[in-house]
Amino acid sequence: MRKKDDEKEQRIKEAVASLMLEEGWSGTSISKIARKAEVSPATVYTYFDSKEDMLQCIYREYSEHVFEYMMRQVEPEMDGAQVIDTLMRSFYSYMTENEDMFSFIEQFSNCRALSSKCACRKGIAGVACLLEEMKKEHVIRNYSAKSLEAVLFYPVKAIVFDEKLNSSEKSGLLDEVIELVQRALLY
Amino acid sequence: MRKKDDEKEQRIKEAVASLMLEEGWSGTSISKIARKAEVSPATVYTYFDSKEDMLQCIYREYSEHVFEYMMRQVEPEMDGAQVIDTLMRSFYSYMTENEDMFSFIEQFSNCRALSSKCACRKGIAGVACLLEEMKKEHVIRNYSAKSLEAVLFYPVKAIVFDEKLNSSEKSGLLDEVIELVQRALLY
Amino acid sequence: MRKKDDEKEQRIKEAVASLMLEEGWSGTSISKIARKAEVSPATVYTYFDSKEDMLQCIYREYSEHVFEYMMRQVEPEMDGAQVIDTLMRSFYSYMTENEDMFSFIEQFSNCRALSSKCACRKGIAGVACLLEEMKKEHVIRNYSAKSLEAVLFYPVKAIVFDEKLNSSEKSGLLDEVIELVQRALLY
Amino acid sequence: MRKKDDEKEQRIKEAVASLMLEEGWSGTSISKIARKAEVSPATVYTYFDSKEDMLQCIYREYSEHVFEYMMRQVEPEMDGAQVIDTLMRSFYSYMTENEDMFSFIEQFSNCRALSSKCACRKGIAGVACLLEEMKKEHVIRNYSAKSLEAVLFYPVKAIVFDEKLNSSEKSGLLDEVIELVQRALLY
DNA sequence: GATGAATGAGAGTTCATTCAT
DNA sequence: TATGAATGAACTCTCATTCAT
Repeated sequence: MRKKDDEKEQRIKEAVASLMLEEGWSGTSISKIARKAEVSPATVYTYFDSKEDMLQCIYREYSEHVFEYMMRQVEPEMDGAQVIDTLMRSFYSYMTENEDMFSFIEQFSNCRALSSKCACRKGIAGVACLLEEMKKEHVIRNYSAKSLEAVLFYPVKAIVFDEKLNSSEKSGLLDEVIELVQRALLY
Repeated sequence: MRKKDDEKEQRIKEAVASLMLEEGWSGTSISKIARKAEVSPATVYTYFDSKEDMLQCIYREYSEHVFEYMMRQVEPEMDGAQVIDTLMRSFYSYMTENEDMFSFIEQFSNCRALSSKCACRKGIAGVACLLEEMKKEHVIRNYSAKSLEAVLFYPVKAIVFDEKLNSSEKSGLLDEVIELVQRALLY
Repeated sequence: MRKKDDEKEQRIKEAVASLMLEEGWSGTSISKIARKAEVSPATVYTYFDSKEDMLQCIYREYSEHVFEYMMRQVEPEMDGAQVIDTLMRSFYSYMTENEDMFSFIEQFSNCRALSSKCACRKGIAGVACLLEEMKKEHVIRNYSAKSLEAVLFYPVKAIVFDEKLNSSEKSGLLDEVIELVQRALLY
Repeated sequence: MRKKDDEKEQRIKEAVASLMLEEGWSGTSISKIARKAEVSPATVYTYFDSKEDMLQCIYREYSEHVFEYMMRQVEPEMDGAQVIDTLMRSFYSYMTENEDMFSFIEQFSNCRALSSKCACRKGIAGVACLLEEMKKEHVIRNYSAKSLEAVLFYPVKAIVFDEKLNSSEKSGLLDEVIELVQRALLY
């Protein structure tokens, strides 16, 4: 019985992300979500207190995934260039493969009215920790965690979200920005 | 007959950006916009065909400003480091000083349902041209325009939009990422 | 969950017909209908997909009633004159007693934009069948079904809808047109 | 200068009838009418006091045309059968050739809220007079004017307004009902 | 006389949420 | 727990009409 509940909750979450990608904010009404998740609108309220609560729960869950995913790709024996390459490529592939989740996260976090009530992002800690270690061992230069994050991940977003590019163009651009970031960060 | 009032149209546009910043999508209803712009809801429809048309018009106008602004700061006698510094700092200061415009642009362009119908961004051409020149003269390394854009401007966004930072922290981070990008791009 | 309330749907339909009679098209707004039916405007949309759908449903239901009503009055042992008399009188009395339904049907079917999407009138088949039988048995002359319908029923409408006549005048006129039609149709 | 005005007023009237035919009541808004007539919405109010006034003016004008048209076809030397034939055929051809006017008249007069304020139909007097004459001379039987009107013209409406019939079918049916009415009315 | 701008009121419809089952 | 019915409030947008030019 517990299993079934989780499935329903999951269906709802996926419906939200999918609708947010396809239709934006105006597409994510409770009734549309319920229709897509194949539940009743009332059922949404057995899993979440309100629409806002629902969005925040989804954000909290989804916004952590990418960091776990990236950390899983990094191996201890990698050198600095490899770590940068791995982090950026895994960030890229996670975004590409989970387009709707990422679209949701971006739209949510760009909305100050929502995101300011919901400061989470514990997940970045793992990555931050890894980079800190690399700084100490003089593998990468000594910049603040925020700057590193900005330089490693935000240029990748620029590439992923550009709808005018096809995937092979994106792949080529990814190679370029990885090279650029490696030169910027490594000694 | 009365003449169309440019100032009224401007008030509407500003109201949209301001509400989008403060309240996000759910705050930008026609009636809220009209109230803020001190016009009747019906008046909005003498200036725009529909809400979507309105948002696209605003996007088209606002998304060009920043490029004009940046290009105005660049001087011919600057060297490569100075140009990078100037572009990034002027991008930063434009975003900071026009927070609501930028919030609007980000939220609009993150919504595929809207932005896919409205591909403009002619303004970037000026910047792209300048960078192309610098590539030819071997001032900066030979990367594609898109990669350069990704590396120059997206890390800056990461800093500006982080609400947990105060302005002096942001300023310090900006210095860092400029340094990083200069190392990445210059010979 | 609550069950859908047939009585509520009926109240809505009656409200539409009644308002259409009293105020015409401009009176049949969803909010007026809802007020008259003592439901919320939103409730209308749990019973019908749209206003147009609602009007078509009502038309489909109401436009059949009269034919069933007329056929119930006709007895097998009647001669030709009696059948004509019965059909015309029952048509007349149905229209008179269900003024709002008839007003609705007339206004709906006079609006090509609506009625062209909604061609029903299966109910006439019963009457057509009866008349066909009478033609075969040489009780009435051999004219097409449409001509018979035009001659039997449309003159009656002319009388019913004339607001300048009181009911006793109408009754006298009805006698006249029945006599006229009998002479036209019977051998 | 007077000429130009009349043209504009005429354009407005025609726009109303045309929109009423194509779109029904919901299509006849002042702004749509103005657009179709190629005038400004405000201009409508220089010719008519209000929308209701406009509709009534149009009704008053258009509802007379058909009677004048019919009377023009009748010749003094015609016998009874010919007069009936001529009246019915000219009614039919007027309706067919002026579909939009007739659609307007029907829709207007079916709306009690409007038509009850606007009882005109002086034009029928000519026809009534003619029929009265024929009754006196024992050409047609002695029925009231209203009954004669009902029997002569309403069956024709049934044929004209049936969208399922093509024009040759309609023509055949017209022949039938003329024959029927002649038998009913003539000695 | 003629116009497009402007608007309060109201249109049809959907919203987030609650209720009764 | 899960539901479809129900709804007041709000949505986008158009209405008939007036105003300033």
